[in-house]
Amino acid sequence: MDEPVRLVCGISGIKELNPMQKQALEKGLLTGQNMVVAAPTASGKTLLAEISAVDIIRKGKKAVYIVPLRALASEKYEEMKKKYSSLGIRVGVSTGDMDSADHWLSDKDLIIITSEKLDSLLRHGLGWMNEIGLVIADEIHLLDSPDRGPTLEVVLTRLRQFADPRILALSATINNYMELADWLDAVAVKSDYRPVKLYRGVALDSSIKFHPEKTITLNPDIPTVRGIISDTLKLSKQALVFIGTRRNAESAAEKLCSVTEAALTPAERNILSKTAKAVENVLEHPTKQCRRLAECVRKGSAFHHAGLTNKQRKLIEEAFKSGAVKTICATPTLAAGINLPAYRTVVRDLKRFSSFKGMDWISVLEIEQMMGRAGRPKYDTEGQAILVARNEPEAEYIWENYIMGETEKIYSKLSVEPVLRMHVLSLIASGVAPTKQKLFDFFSKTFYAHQYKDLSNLNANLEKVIEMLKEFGFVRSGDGNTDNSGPFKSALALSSDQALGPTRIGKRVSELYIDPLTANLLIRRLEKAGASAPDSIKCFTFLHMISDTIDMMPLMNIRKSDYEYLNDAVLMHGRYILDKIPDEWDMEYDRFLRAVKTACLFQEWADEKGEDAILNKFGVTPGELRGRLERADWLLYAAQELGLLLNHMSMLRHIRKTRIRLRYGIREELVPLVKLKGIGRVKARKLYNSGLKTVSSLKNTPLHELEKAVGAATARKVKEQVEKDTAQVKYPSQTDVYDRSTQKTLE
DNA sequence: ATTTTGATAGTATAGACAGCATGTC
DNA sequence: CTATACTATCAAAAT
Repeated sequence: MDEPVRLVCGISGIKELNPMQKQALEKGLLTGQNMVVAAPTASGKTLLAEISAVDIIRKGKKAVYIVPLRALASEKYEEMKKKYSSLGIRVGVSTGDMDSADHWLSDKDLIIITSEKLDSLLRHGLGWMNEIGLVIADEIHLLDSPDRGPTLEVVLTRLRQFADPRILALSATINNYMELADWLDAVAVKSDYRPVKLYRGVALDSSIKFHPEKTITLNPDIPTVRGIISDTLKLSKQALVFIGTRRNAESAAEKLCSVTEAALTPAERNILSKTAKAVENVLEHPTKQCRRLAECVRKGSAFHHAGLTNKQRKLIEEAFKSGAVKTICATPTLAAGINLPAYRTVVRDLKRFSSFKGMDWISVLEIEQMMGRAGRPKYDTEGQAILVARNEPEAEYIWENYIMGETEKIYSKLSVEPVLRMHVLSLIASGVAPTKQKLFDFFSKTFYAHQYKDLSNLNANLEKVIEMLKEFGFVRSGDGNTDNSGPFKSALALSSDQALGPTRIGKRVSELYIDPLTANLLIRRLEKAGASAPDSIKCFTFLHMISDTIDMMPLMNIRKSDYEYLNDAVLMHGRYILDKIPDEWDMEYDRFLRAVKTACLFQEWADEKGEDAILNKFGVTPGELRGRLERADWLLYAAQELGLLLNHMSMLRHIRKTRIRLRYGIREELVPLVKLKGIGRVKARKLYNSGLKTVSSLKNTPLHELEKAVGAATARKVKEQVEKDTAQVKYPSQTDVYDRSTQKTLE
């Protein structure tokens, strides 16, 4: 046996490779071949990744492991670090919320990273590109996803072009894996082997028919899903239930409470009541949703979707792993993301709403992913995946398509214009495409080109995008004819190869990782703001500006009851909005109001309105609110950087203030106070309300008085800070902005 | 008089990546 | 262009 194999198996405690893994080795996993592995979830693909990583690292090169989710990156990081540190392998992880400097990664051997982050590193230029010996692309079938796929595709193409590492692509069992392998000049390994036997079945009323052949009959007096869960509990097992929408997931969890509650042991009840409390109190005031979740958890049932906070999600996952929570009703978050297997998975909703098709069947591939969660390796000898049908014809359709049918092919989504904008700019900005021909050449090496031989459509789109980027002033062409905007311009551009280069601002836009369209909008609005009267600029101006970008999509929905306060808001804030306000009968008006609603949401957050009140008023969940605030923060940063580059110095102070207010959820008067370490929203408010309104007033306050407001430890910390240096503690002046190193005045 | 039931209109419909620099209660 | 489920509201019916 080869040494890397022995090492990895030793560490993983594996005695024998499974058939799929053997096949991969036979086909040359360790011979320097590129390889595409198409095999089910939990079939041991990760082990192949580990073997080839160890192999390449021992040959003195780096391995890059691309994963689709941040959560997955940190999970994998922990796992790899634990397993391979002993071999002297230095494992690193880089995602958006961690480190951003690539020099930090240059002395790591195994780097775990999301495709977007890797893309971002490529834009900033990374020094260790040539040290990369292996790229592992996990879940490469996501190439098919319209919003995330193109990034992966571009990143892989770039790496192949400039570093030519070995590629190991791991995929679900997709239909056209050969096509993918051809593109990557790889050998293909296809396998249906699963270490845990999987029964896949269709449930209709009270009977479940499985493949391989097997039948289960349930209690006919209760609804199907409840019957399945009740049966699962009788076997002392757990189940995941996949539901189409959040709301339905919540109500389904509630309905299952009565079933799960009966099966709890006193010890479990104990654990659950603790988890329930934790789940209920992640925010300062529990919302309706929090209470609902807590109530379910107490009874051994739970729901799981993006509307929860991360903390809540983690708590639920843990409680499920510990066995106390018996069922989770989840939206597809759980299918793609975290590794949380169960004996049974139930897919209740096989249709989903899509704006252009109405209710439509979910793809086989996606259902396959959900079904793949069934059967826990190491614990179960088998797993069951159950698809729920509503009637006889539906049951037949489901059987034919999902149980016996084949998964779809995946298709490159690279030609979609929004993603082209991003990537074309990036390719030009980083010098990959110094001429138009080079840009075309680059795209001719993508999976898209491999798949659709005809590139005329793509090239036409590229032309369009280049023109757009030129108009925005992000790209200039080297033939010196940028300003001849006559009718011959496009003809000229078509016929000759044209040198392309980024402008300074274009380069920065590419690094900031925002859509060029968003960047353009921000720039135009900033220009307008710079030209308008200072008293027509305030917090709301910028909140609306960022709410109007496509990076803030999807827009918020407007309910009938929203119109009242929205109209008030337009009246009140209208003159602070940089955009023209459309007429009420205009088609645009609805869109406009939706952006205003987003801005209002932010405004109330920055006005210290209670979180529960905000959630209620705007009809958002805690998870959504967090998400939007995070994006807002990011866009405000981008706006700030663009403003800096374009010399809109008078704007910067406002933007920074807005950003601080939004980040902490505080009113203007508290902004100076939160500059202090150890002082956040709550304590700043306490200080302010006890009369300590400025940092300088803190200096003159005796310690014992500070203690009354913020407690002994914090008081001491604060005192230390104010005494060290009063001159800089003041509210950030305009000049601070020039020197970005003094942004955090206390340090 | 009070509660329960029923019809109707209104409402909303999965997920989550990136920049940058540090620390809330 | 297509569906579905939940909610709020108010009227009618049952207690």
